[in-house]
Amino acid sequence: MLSQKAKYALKALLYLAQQEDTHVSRTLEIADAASIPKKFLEQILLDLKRGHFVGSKQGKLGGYYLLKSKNEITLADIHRLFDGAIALLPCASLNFYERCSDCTDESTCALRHGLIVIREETLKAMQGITIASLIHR
Amino acid sequence: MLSQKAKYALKALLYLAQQEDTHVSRTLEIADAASIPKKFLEQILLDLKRGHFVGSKQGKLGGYYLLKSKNEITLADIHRLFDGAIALLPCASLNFYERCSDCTDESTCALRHGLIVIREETLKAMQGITIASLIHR
DNA sequence: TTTAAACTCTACTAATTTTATAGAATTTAT
DNA sequence: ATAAATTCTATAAAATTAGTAGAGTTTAAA
Repeated sequence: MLSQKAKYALKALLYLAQQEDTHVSRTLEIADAASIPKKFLEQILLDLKRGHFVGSKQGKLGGYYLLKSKNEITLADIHRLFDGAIALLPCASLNFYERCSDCTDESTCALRHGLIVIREETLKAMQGITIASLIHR
Repeated sequence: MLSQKAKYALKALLYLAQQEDTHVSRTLEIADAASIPKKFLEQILLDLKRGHFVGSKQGKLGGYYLLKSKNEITLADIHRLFDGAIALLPCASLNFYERCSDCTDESTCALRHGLIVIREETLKAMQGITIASLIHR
């Protein structure tokens, strides 16, 4: 399941993607439009900025805008940024690999192979969902 | 990501599936073989029993055994029993459907449609992984 | 019929993660 | 100078997860 953060991030990105290219959106504007607690959204937008998905303009008349194209931002990206690994266990993860502490021999682990298959399938599906594809139904 | 419970459940099921059909396995035996804390495993086996995946025999010489065929127990089943919905949001879930509290109109929600696609793909993949398929690499 | 070995059940606890909130600092247009 | 905005760090409350404790029940076998 997605965390609230990831869900709010997607909603914020969907909002930004639907504004005109020149428009910068204030946090409060996004929070109101997408029903997100403003202070919580501040953190989320900073995370999205550090992930290079959005840019910001400081000071009066400042705000946020999409940095990447809405065709390039995928569900997989946002999941990884806020909720971490796509895989069901760290040992089956591409970007968040970690050995299982209770695993005696990874190469013969019956679980791992199956979970790698799942990760491949899920990742492919999640990479197929972009902000743009979500907007166009 | 899978919870420890779900992971332990899968490891326990894998162990049971590799025993002879007549054999009943004690909790301690499974715990030792699969490196699972015994008291924690007790709860997990009870959950598996309530889910009709394993049966038990009480008293001395008691223990657990597979109730369903190892071909019938899928990763999706175990995920749902221990970790709940396969879908990324409850509003996209088949078995754990729930409306989003912050959602004004579900039918026009841009997120939901995409997440239903992901759930369909992920579910299909997870239903393809069975205890038997895990054992046969 | 007693005993030991096992499952069953409920409650509890500690640690971690999630979901925020608070407030001061900084930046920038007017 | 001022007001409106982002930025940053710390804190806190709630929920979830992972695991422990211990009493109760069942059953095989001596």
